[in-house]
Amino acid sequence: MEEKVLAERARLRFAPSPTGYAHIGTARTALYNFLLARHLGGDFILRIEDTDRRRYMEESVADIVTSLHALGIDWDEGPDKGGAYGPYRQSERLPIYHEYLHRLIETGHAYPCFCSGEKTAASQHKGDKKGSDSASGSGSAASGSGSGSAPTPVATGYDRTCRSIPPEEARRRMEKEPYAIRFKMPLSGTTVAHDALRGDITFDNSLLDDHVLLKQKQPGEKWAWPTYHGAAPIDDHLMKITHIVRGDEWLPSIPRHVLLFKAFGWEPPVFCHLPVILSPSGKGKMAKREGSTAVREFLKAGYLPEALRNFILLLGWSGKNDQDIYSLEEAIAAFTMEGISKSPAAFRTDKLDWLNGVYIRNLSTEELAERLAPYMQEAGLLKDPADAGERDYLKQIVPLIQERITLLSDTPELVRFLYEEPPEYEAALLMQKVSAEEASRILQTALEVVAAAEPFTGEHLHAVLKEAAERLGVKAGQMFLPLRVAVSGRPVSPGSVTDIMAILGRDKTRARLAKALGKLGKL
RNA sequence: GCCACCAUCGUCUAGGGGCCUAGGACGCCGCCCUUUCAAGGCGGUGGCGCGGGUUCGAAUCCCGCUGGUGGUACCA
Repeated sequence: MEEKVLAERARLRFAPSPTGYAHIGTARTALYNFLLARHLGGDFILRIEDTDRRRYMEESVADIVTSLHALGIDWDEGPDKGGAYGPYRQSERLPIYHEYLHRLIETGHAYPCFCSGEKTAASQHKGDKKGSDSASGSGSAASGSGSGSAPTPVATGYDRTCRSIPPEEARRRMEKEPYAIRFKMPLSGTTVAHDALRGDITFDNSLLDDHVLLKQKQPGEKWAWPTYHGAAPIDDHLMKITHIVRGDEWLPSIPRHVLLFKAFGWEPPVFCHLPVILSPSGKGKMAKREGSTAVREFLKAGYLPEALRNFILLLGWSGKNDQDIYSLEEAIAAFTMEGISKSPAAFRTDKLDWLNGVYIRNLSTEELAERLAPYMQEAGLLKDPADAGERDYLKQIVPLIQERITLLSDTPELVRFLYEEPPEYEAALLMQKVSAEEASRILQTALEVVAAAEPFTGEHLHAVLKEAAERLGVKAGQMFLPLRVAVSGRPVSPGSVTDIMAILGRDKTRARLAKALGKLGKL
């Protein structure tokens, strides 16, 4: 079966539902689908699954599109691009679902359900809902059971009242009563579904319910809306999707989908369910509670999109060798389903931080300055359209921070002293490695050297100050610490002291040295 | 509760019966380099959840247990 599928052109889709900002899990699913599609030389399709009108969020689609683009993911067909299998928004495909799903009633694979939403809601949830009973944990199992005769447990879901309505009567009632369409689940037997990662999985049909495929039509609406289970398989077939790579949360509903394909007489595609991404603590799904989840938040926080992409690539997939850094092209070449891991991964940012540093260090000065600009502007150190002089100044500064930042957003506070007067500091900071007298002599000498240095470059300043240190009989470390404090206001600052001086220029450097000397003078 | 999936260093993972005294990366620790902090180089710490099988031999196969996660909607 898989050979047969692979013989045709591969077509993969990413089908998010626009209920919020694109989050990390979303991005990973999109990335894996994209990489596999490209690896197989096939098509990649974006399809918007907007059948949930209640949770629909307007900015969501735009955010998903920008987030994916930022990560380097692009598609061949989609709502913004069109394509031969459109439309690509489910909200625009309502008549299609209507037709196919009603066809299922004709063939006896589904039936209309006239029960109200309230009634069905009441007939289900006979079993526990998870959080409802407070502090269950270890207690519940021990306490309740014993010999108590629990009410006969209903398997799950809808009680199938309407399943036994004779077809003739059902047809008549459909004329004037609102109805939903439910799948007629086999009452016995098993369904075997195949997952590319886990092999065959067997499900007991008697445990599966008659789930809704088409929701009840709402007053005033022309068409009824489908559920995910009603719409996705139809779209996947009509769009000639060959591989479905999606989140683990869909694994339990895979029998519903293969049964539906079977009911239509269609060949199901290859299924591959990705393990969930756990929160950093490893407890539960990644959720907003434990830090950021949206791609846009990571980008705003100062992560490079290519680093983020590299990180999520590795979060649940690994290649044949021990490679850690993958360009997009390398990822496409190396990505196969076999490399996807089956167990869930905790979202820890340690490695992401490291990767971000690696990518930052690999950027050219110009490129990094470009990427830094928004953060500098946000911090008020750069005007919004920055003029040539400002951009030039920033480029001078970039080498000082390139090797020491983890996040782009680390930069402004690190280099603020190159834009503004450093904040007041204690005179004691000048004397960490030397006595007050020595510090005075060092500063005094530096003042003279700086006044005369020509050219005023980091390199030359370094040479002449080193000489001065020898003359004074102090070690380099003793020489440069007080100068660093004087010039940057802190004992720890980016760059070599002499590079800082060169960037500041002769006048500012002299002023700051003099000010430091003044502090010592008052002692 | 029921159903399903998963289970190798702290984290991400390699491993598909002998090549494993279990490899890599991040983190952590130490040393080197060094005008601070970084970066870089070198070294180290650290793991096959438990119990049964199968086999000459098991991290690798099977069963059970335990644990984790997901699902159980006219949400996706």
